[in-house]
Parts: sequence; structure tokens; C-alpha cells
Amino acid sequence: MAIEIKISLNEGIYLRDPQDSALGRNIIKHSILLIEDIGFESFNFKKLAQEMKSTEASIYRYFENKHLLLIYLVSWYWEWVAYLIKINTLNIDDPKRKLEIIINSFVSASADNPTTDYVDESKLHSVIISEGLKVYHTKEVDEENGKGFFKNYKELITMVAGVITEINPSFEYPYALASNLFEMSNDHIYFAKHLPRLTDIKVGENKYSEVEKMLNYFATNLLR
Amino acid sequence: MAIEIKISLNEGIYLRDPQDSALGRNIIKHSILLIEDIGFESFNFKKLAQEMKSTEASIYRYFENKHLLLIYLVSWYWEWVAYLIKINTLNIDDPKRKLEIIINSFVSASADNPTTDYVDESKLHSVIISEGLKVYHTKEVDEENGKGFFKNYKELITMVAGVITEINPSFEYPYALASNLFEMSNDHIYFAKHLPRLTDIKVGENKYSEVEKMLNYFATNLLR
DNA sequence: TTTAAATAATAGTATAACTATCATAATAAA
DNA sequence: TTTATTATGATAGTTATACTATTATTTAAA
Repeated sequence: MAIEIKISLNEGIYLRDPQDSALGRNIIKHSILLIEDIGFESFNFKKLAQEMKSTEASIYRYFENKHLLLIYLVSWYWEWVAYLIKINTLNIDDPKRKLEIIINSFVSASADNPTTDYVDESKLHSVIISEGLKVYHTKEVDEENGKGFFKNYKELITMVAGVITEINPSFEYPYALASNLFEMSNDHIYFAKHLPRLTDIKVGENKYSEVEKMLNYFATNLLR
Repeated sequence: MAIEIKISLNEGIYLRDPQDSALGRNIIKHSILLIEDIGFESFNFKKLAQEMKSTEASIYRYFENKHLLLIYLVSWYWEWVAYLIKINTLNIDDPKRKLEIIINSFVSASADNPTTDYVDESKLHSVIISEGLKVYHTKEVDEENGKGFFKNYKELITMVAGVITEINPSFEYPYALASNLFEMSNDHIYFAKHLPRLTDIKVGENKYSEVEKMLNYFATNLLR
């Protein structure tokens, strides 16, 4: 039996909730696969429609444009990582241990997945690593932030910052460290794969243990 | 007297070197202003041509497309930061002091500028902060990296990694720390302006001293 | 079983991202 | 100074993207 998580996302992101229909779930499923395959710039609703044997017009009933679809996918990921962290730290008291679990979730969320059948978490992770930053690097960032489109990310970071403050209440940069650990995780996986001279770590096929080790090293040394 | 730096960039990036003609320098000048104004997604060669009172076709004789123009601008920035670091650390021996200067150059390259008249360094810095990541977050990254389009970045990071190793030869992540300091500098200026709940620092109008302080804190504590 | 809602099929528009051609202006070579 | 060369401008055209609109058909709800 697959555990079905209903992820709660800001309603402004979509026109019609894709989780609520077979077509909607199909849009999510195939958009992850197609973006992973051809990249966000080449991706469009016409190609997506062909891929999933539907039509452009049908997809436009769910999302205003591909940018909002990407926000949806990235928000889904943020929410899902937050969920993973929550269940994996439920009966953990030691904040240092909690932070280790957080870092493990950032790095290899894809591995230990409580699968949602229409989301390939591993491929979604690849999409986040390659395209995730694009959701808030736009001229519309303030407007979209005002509509709450990045709420899931901010809540995730706030939660992590809380754990950091538990470890060391006098640490001055809990939010910056939290967001940096998340970004660094994605950046250095990407660097290891594409621009190896920008990092020191190596990654194998979905084997990110060196990234994890590095992030733990950074966190530990900053918080001691 | 304005000091004119001739920045050396990979020839594959452009069709005709923009530094060599008035039109070319105008393309660089106005592309920085226009991208800063309307963002890279809305930016195109037609609008740029209107802005600078030239034609689309003329611009296409310098750059194949807007993506390569962005690579040019970002490479120019990387090279310029490397140059700034070089002249500002010329007679400095202490590597710790060198790293402080590096961090200062990352954060406020725009401030102490040896101006090139067709480049508004302060606006270019804004463009880098908002759009810089997009140059290597594409499906063509491996191909373009193979052509040497990101060489300036890799060289900059290598130089910084060298200073880090001078400070602490047993530190395991000199490249990762170097690239992270650069990325973090841009990220947290951006966060402070647009997504303040992702950071702890505040920035004023081109006043980035808190970012600088934070980066120095991170570097010092990781390298001690 | 009727009605409403969702999806498909198709067509159409505006803009983006180019390419091609020719005229003209500026520069360099003869 | 004349001529050849090259750079730029003016204009037009092509293909693809990012949508919107309309109508038909299927599916689900009352």
C-alpha cells in the first residue's frame, strides 16, 4: 500500500488543484520527467501535452504558465522535505542529531521515499538541483513572495533555524546557515556533476555521502 | 583619466569582440542597464536595439543569442573581480588578510571601481546577483564548459582556494568554501532584498557590510 | 436521464528568436 | 582621391513559443 501524502500548497500557484484529478496528477508526473530530460528552458506546454497525450489547452486550465508549474514542483519538494524531516525527527531530542537528519534529508531526500505514485522523488530532486533557483530569481519575486508562493521554503528554513538555535543559542546567523546548508547541498551536487573544479567533493549515481559529510563538517564547526 | 582595462574573455562567447568597436561597447553598456531594469527573461535583442538606437540584426552580429551575451557579462564580472583582488592583495603577505580582501571584493566590487566607461560596475553587480546563476544552470552546461565558457569563474575560485589553503593547509574543502563564499555573498544580498526570512542580515542601498561581516565570520570559524 | 463539468480537438493571435537581403556609411588600401 | 572592404542600418521574412477562443465530446453528479 502506497502512503498517499496530500501536500498542502498555496492555492494561488495553480488554477485548479492538480492533486485532485487524474489529468492533474499526470501533468505533475510528466512535467518532472520532461523538465529533467530537456531542461526548463526547452520545456513547454505543447511538448508536455504531446508527451502525456493530452492537449496544450487542457494543461493551461491547471497552470497559467510554465513558471507557475515550476513553482508548484519546487514547493512540493520543499513541503515534502519538511515532512520527511518531521517524521524522521519525531522522537529525537538531541538537536545535533536533528541537524544531522536535516542534512541527510537535504542531500538524499530521494532515497528513503514515502512514495507518492505520481511523483518520482529522485527525478524531482534532480529538477530542484538544476532548476530550483529559477523560481525566485525573477523580476516578479516580490510580487510572488507577497502572494505567499515561497512560504513553504521560508517555513522549512525557519524550522531548521530553530534547530540551529537549539544547538547554539548565541549563534548569530541561524537563518543564513539554514538556507546556506540547503543551497549548498544542491549547488555542490550540481558542481560535482558539471563543474567539478568548483568543489572538493565527488558524487556517484545518487550517492551523495561526501556532500553530506561536508555539510556536517561545516555545520559542526560553525556551531561549536 | 579613466584606466581602461582590456578584459580577456573566451573568444567562443562572441561572434565579434564587443570591446573592439563603439557599437560593441554600446551593446555591453545597454544590455547591463536593460537586464537590470526588466530582468533576463523579458530582455531580448529587439528591445535592446530600440534602447540603444540600433537594430536587432546588428546585435546578432556580435552575439549568437541572449544567453551568450549573459555569459559574456558574467565572465566579464568574474574577470574583473579577479583583477580587483589581484591589485588589492599585491603587497599583502598574510593570507588571512588576503581572504578579507577577497570577501570585500565579492561583496562590494561595485564600490571601489577602476571604471571602464561602458560598464556600470554597480549595475553589473546587481545583474550578477539576480541572474548570474542562470549562465551555468542549463542543459548545455557540459558542452559550454567544454568550450571553456566558465574558465574565468574556475580560475577565480582556484585562486581563492589557494589563499584558503595558505591559511589552513589541512582544511579539506578549499574549493567548496571558495565557491560558497562567492555564491553566499550574492545569495544573501538577494535574500536580504527579496526574501529576508531566508537570512539574518540586512542590506542598505549598496551597503553590504553585514554580509561581509557574516562571510568573514564563516570563513574564520571554518578555518581556525 | 438530464445536466453540468472536464477534457479534447482545432484554430487563431501576438511575440520571440532568429535569418536573409540589400542599401548605405565608414574605414582602409591602392 | 578613388576604389575596395567591412560595418552598420533598414526592412522583410520564417519558425517557434506562449498563449486565447470556440466548439465538440466525454465523464461525472444530481
